[in-house]
Amino acid sequence: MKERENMLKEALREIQRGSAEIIDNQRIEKLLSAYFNEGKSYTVKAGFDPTAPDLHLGHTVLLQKLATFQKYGATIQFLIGDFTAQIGDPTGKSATRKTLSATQIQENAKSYKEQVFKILDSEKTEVVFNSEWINPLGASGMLSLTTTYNVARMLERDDFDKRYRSGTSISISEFIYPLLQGYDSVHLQSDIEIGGTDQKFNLLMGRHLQRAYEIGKEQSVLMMPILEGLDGVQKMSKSLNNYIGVADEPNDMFGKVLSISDELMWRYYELLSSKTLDEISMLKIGVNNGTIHPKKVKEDLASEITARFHSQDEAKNAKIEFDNVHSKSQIPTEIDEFNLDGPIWIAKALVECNISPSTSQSRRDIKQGAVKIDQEKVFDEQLQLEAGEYVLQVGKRKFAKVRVS
RNA sequence: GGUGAGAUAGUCAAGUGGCCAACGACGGCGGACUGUAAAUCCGCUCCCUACGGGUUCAGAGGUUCGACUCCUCUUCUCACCA
Repeated sequence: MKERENMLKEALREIQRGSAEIIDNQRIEKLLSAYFNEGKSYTVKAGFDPTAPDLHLGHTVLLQKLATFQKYGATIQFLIGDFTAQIGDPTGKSATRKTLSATQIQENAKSYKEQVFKILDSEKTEVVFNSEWINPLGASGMLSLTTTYNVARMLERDDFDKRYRSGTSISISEFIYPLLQGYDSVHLQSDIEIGGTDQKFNLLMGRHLQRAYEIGKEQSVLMMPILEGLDGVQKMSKSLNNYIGVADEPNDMFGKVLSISDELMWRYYELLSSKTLDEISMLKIGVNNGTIHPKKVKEDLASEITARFHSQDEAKNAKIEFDNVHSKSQIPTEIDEFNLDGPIWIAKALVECNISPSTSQSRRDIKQGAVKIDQEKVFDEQLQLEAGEYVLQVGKRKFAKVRVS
């Protein structure tokens, strides 16, 4: 009995870890205790766009939280918003989106599964599409859905409010979006929904609609913070090019993690690592009193993350490679190779090998001592490469092997 | 629908007839220092085998020896009024 209570406590702590806000935490406690005492399962919903999934670590924050729920008895409702994508989520800036074809959505869903099940247990996950129940709603169903909410309250929402005040257009369909997302929770009878903090309005709509449709429960909402990107300031996103993609090569992944700031490292530990909070605070103490080197701590994080998406061995190799290239400044073991006709001007060769964007840039780099041939710095902008094999390098991390013939 | 303001390099933002490939800031890149951390300092930041040449300042025309700067039209954004 006592043991069970401790397990429950531990589970709750893990679920709350890193979360930004939880609404109706009590219900989560009840669900968990029902699981521990009676083995009763419950559902956790999370919605995703059907657009091409290039998942990065920012997305995995949510996925890992879902995995934690799975560990404690939840069935995940992995919702792909194929219908709602036609509208486009008005959250944030969002221009109107182009609609995706059915086959495209199927393809995207497939690659979602490939990436997502590296973290989630597929046995405990239902992948569902919301067009399935929204299409049959029809005009009358849609109409009755709209009667559950009013424009005044819709305008309470921050971004709508701003746009309304400034006279920027808000299309009626954008009002429909949160309603549909909320309706998903009605249809799926979700017990809990999780999402980013930017989704608060939409998430709460689920509660509202579950009440309005009298399904006998109101979902709890757990919001996760938005993960900062490599720069440590802006949110991780592909367009800002500050992301670590789950499909990144092991060496890249390892290197990118190691390039984050020490401060950001703790944030990544909290949101991404599977270490317990106690272990993490031990590390923090160690770093603060100087008994542990922060770089070591960061390396462990990099290894853990790399191993998660690749393998233990690949992570190990990535670390060795990293040490060789950066600590001992050796040449990486795997470099892209190119065959060029010689003799060729060095500035041109760098462009041909994709390690310089233009000959102008090459010249500047040479002038600044950033270009090396076989580990030797080059300062002659006019240098011609004669026949032979060379390793070209620009800066610290751009390498190419050329065979000039 | 009416009136007014604006559109400049990755972003913000100067420049209002030649001194402009275009101040500055941020970002980015490179160098030094390091732990490929942060902070700091320095340099670079349209293209071209380059003390020169070529394309740029929303788009199309025009005025001028010469325009990012003046005129006309077009497209788009924003503000105020209805």
